[in-house]
Order: sequence, then structure tokens, then C-alpha cells
Amino acid sequence: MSKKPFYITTPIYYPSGNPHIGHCYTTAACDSIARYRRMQGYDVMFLTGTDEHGQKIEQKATEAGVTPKEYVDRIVEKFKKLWSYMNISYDRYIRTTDDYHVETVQKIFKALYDKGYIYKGEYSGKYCTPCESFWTDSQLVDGKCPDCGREVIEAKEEAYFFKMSPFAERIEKLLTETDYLQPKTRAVELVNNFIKPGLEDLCVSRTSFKWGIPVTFDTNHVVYVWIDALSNYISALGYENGAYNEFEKFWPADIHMVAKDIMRFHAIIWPAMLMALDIELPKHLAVHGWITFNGQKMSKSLGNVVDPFILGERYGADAIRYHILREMALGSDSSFSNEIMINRINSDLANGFGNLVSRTVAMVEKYFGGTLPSEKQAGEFDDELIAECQALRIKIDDYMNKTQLQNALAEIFKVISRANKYIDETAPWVLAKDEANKPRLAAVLYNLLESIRITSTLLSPFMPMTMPKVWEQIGASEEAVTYENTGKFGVLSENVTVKKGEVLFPRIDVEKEIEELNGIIEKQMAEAEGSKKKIELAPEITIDEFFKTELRAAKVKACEKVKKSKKLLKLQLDDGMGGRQVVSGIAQFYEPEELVGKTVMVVANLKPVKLCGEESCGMICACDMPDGSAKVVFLDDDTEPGTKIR
RNA sequence: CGCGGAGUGGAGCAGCUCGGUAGCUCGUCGGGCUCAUAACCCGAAGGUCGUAGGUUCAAAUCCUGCCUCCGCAACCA
Repeated sequence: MSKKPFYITTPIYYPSGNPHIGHCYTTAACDSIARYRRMQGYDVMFLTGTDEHGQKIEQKATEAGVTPKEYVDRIVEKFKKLWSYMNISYDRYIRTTDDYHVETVQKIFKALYDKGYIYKGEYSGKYCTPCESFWTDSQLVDGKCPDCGREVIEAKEEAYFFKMSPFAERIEKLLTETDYLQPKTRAVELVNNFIKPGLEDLCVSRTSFKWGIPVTFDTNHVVYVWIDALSNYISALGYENGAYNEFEKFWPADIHMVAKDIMRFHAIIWPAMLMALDIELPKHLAVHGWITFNGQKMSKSLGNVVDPFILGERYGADAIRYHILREMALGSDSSFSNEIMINRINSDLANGFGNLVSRTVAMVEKYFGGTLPSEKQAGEFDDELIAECQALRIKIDDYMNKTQLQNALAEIFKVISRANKYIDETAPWVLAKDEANKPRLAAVLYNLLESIRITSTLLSPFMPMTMPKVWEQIGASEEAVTYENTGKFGVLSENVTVKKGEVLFPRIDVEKEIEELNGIIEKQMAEAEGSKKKIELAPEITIDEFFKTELRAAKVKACEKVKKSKKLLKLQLDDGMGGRQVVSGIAQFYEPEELVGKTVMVVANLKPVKLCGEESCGMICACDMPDGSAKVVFLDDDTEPGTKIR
């Protein structure tokens, strides 16, 4: 009889930079689930990969002086190296530059076009180059990029659009009435923000860059991110291509796991695409939060990016996997700090589990020369321990079915705690003093070995490197550590022989480590600062181009907050030519009173726009601080308003 | 009045659906033990459950107002 299929995916990551701990979380979580399912006997397909097209990649490659393909090849190597280091057991790695994927995307695009869901239109909206994003009219107010706030380009090009509206009702039902979305708490938000206002048609092709999959019937166009990237989940199985033939077997996917920032695409656009193609929908979309660093979002410029390689080197990949999986609750953010991580590794892995194995094995060696005798005697406390061990697997299954890895781990560690307590209750060192107690002592130690066998087997999907070392120490054969056997007590041979080995999880000196880690982070930050200055210079301009920008001095006459906005201040300026109003996004950094009377630098010939309903004529110059705040550039107070600056 | 989430001992969280002794992990303090990775076990201190009202015999839990924080949306010319 054939094994039941199980299909799980990570997102395909965008290789515009090196992989970080956030990528690790998603991937390690999927890996643990995949391993657990394999252990249960499922035929698992675990897919990960990279999303390699787009203008940003094209630009980065140009900057680096290589072709886009060469550029992504390099980064993909780093991803693969990290996954190998973290022991990620993916079954397939898809790159959107793979031939078979290209073929699938082109066929899907054509199919949607033939069905009438894709039509050619004229795009009259705006496009943000750095963010590589088109923004529809409802997303834009006055044509600014909602993500980065930078200049957007008037894009008057022709483009293909995907009709989303026919699927609005079905998608709303999918989100609110099924358990597709996990956790479901975000469903309301999605429905209110995107579906109720009416689903906009989606721009699905571009003509302004070339690094993408060409539209077969209109080769000026390349397929834009949505259809290209999302299709990977089916192209990887061989949908509409000849590379694989497993679509029938593995589709629909059991779990797509994503971080919350791309939830929207997987909760709305992806189902719409599948509906349009008449393909069955995936079963679950598991959405997790971000790993934050001391409460702040991780970011390179803040110097709080944790390099997974460095952490792994110090504490072992399994310890890192354990920590991020144990700490993160599905759906909400998780705060990462070196201190929390080290404490967790110490208390759970070193003190709790590692020490349990160590003390148990040591006692078998000390009291019985390494091999337990057959004669055993049951006693007080045994039943409770055995019952907890036997009940464990059912609980873990339940949590794994709900993708609640952190709860599964917590449950396993409860049993580990129970076993440590059992040692105190039975006090083997007291039993050892009297030869007559040997059978009882043997039973106690056997029960402990069995507890370790069961917990370590259930932990092995999460910490795949370390658990085999445990099995070696407790004398468990390969047959003993199956999923099936985690439900049974009494699997190890009654004459089991143990063998003391290396310390599984060495205890970490908290203060010393934190100091050293901080040193590393500081060093990284300094390096990042240094390289940043070189790389991020805009292309050279001539003096004529500079003079297109007219800078003038202006005195702040009045200033107030813009209602309905957290970030905006409205300033009345004396510009030496009758005055003007400027709106500026500095409300979080300045009180209105502070600015009155100051002389500032204004971009005087900027096209006026409306921000939150207020007219803004010009822009006030300010420094972008590394921490995300802004510092306005002030001129000497006696500078005459209207003075030209060059 | 844009949408949503959250405010529980020092820290991080559970409990709230279906009201009825406030629980877990870490930390602190005291004790025990010595098999073990200065690990393990037991005990204690510490909470007016954001705030003001309401419903009720009884509210962390249900209802209303308010405050604060976060996310999304909007937006940093």
C-alpha cells in the first residue's frame, strides 16, 4: 500500500541579500514538520527555493557588475549553504529561473489570458523603482510609494491585468468560514482592508525591465512577480511542465508557511489564481510573525541582524533551531535577544535534557558497569512517569496538526522535567547502597532510559543532529526509535547497554557570551556602515542636473500637527516670496512649537501635492538618521528668507 | 470616529469561547540532595488581572466609556 502524501512549502525567498534568522525560522519550522511527517510514515514533499526575477535583482547585479543570473547564483549558494548547515531536509529546491518553472509560468499566463481573466490594459498609475512595486489607485494617495515613501515613476506603459473581482466572494468565505488561514485572527483584517473595499485588478506584467519571464504572445512584456513567484508551488510538482510528474500526487498542498508580510499574497492573490485556473486550493496557510530583536524589527541598519552562521558555530545548529521554534508562537511576533536565547539553551537543553541523559547514563555505568540486569522490580512513582510518557505522543500529534510547534516542544519538556523529578523521588544513589535493592535500582534506571528514548525520538524532527547521539548513549537501536514506538513503554532491551558520550549541550556562560556577541555585532555594524557609504551613492550627476533642484531658505512662521496623521506636520513658511505651506513627515521627532522661528532649507520648485488632504508646496530638508528618525537641517536664524542655496 | 490586536506578580506568556480557589517558564530568596553539565528536587516572596462604571449572589472572564502600546491601512515632496 502506498504512503499518504504530504506537501509542505516555504515561501521562495528573494535573494537580494543574504539569508538571515527570519528565513531560518520559516525553513526550520517547515523542516521539523516535514521530518515529523516522514517519521509518521507520510510520503513527504518539502519544497523551498528562491524567487529570482525582478527589477531589484537586475539593479543589484548591474551595481555588482555581473549578470542577474550570476548575481542570484551567488546568493542562492549562500541559502543552500545555510540550509545544509541547519540540516534542512528539503526534497526540492526551486529557482524561478529554472527552465521548467519558466515553461509553467508562461502556460499559466496564457491560460488565464485565454480564459479572459487576464486582459491588456493601460497602466496609468505609479511605480516605485526601489520597492519594485506598482501601486493601484486605492493604494496611492498623491502618488507616493506606501512602502518607502520615495519618488514613484509615472508609468504609462501598457500592461496586462488579472481580474480579481470575480473571486472576491469565494475568497471571503475561504478566509472567514474555513480553517485555511492559521491563525484565523487575521482574517477579519484582510477582509476589511482588501475585500470589502473591492478587489482591484492586479497588474501582472511589466515592460520596464527585462529580467523576468517573457510573455509568450507579447514579448515586450515580462511576467510580474505574482504569477511568476506564486506559481512555484505547482510548477515544482510538474504542473504544465515535463520536469516532474507529481502534481496529481501532492496537490493540494497541506501547508504553505509564510511570514505575515506576505500573508496577503497567499491569502488573496494565490487563491484567486488557483480559482481562475480551476485548481484545488491548498489546505492551510500558516502565518507566523517576525522575529524581533529586543522589540525592534530586525534591520541591517540598526545593527541587530543576527547571523545564523555565527550563532550556529557557537551553540550548534540544533540549539538555534530549538530556540527559535520554542520561542515563536504562531501568528505573533517573537522577541529575540541573545540573553533569552542563551538562557533558554541553558535551562532547557543543558540543564533539563542534556543533564538528564548525562546523569542517567552515568548511573547505569556506575552502578551496573553499563549494562542493566534482567531482574527488575517495579515500585512507587513508576506508574505516573510511564503514564506521562505514553500519553505524550497523542499530545504532540495534536499540536503538530495545528502547526503549534512551540506547544509541542513545551509538552515534550514537561515529560523531561517529570523524569528529572522521578530521579529525586526514587533516589537511585540511596538504592545503590544496599545490594538487595539492585532490582529496584535497575527498574528505575530502565524507566529513565525509556523516558529518554521516547522524548528524544519525538524531539528528533526538531533537533536532527543531536538525537542520534542520544540514542547511541542510551543504547537505542534504529528500530527502537521509530514513531510507532513512541507510544509504547518498554521497547529497549531489558539488558540494554549504555555508553557515555560527549556532553550534548554544553552549558553556556551567559555574561561572557553576551559580551562577546555584542562585540561581534558592533563589529558587523561598523563594517555595514563602512560599506554602505560606498555602495549607496546615487549615480553621478552634472552640475546642470543639480541646479534643477532649487533650494531656498525659509523661516517657519507657524506649525501644527496634521489631524488624522501621526507623522505629518503642517508648516507655514516665509519663503521671501509671499509664503507657502509645506507638509513634512517629522511629527514623531519634533513638537510644532520647537520649529517656529527656525530657518530651514526648502526644495522650492517641487511639484505641489496633497498629503492627507493638506497641500504641500516643497520639501524641508532633513537628515535621515540611522535609527529611522529625522533631523531637520537648520540654517542660521539671520538668513534672509528666500535666499537661494547652492 | 479607517481596520485589527494587546494591556495579568521583575521579564515573557497562558487563562477570557461556556463567569465561581489567578496558572506556566525564567529570574529572586530559603531549604534539600549529591547520580549529573555549579546541574536536579522542594518551598517562599511577589499580582487591586490598564482604568472608570455596569450586569450578577459572584467578573481577569460578559457589557459600556476612557487611557496606553503594537500591527495593517493611510502617510514621511
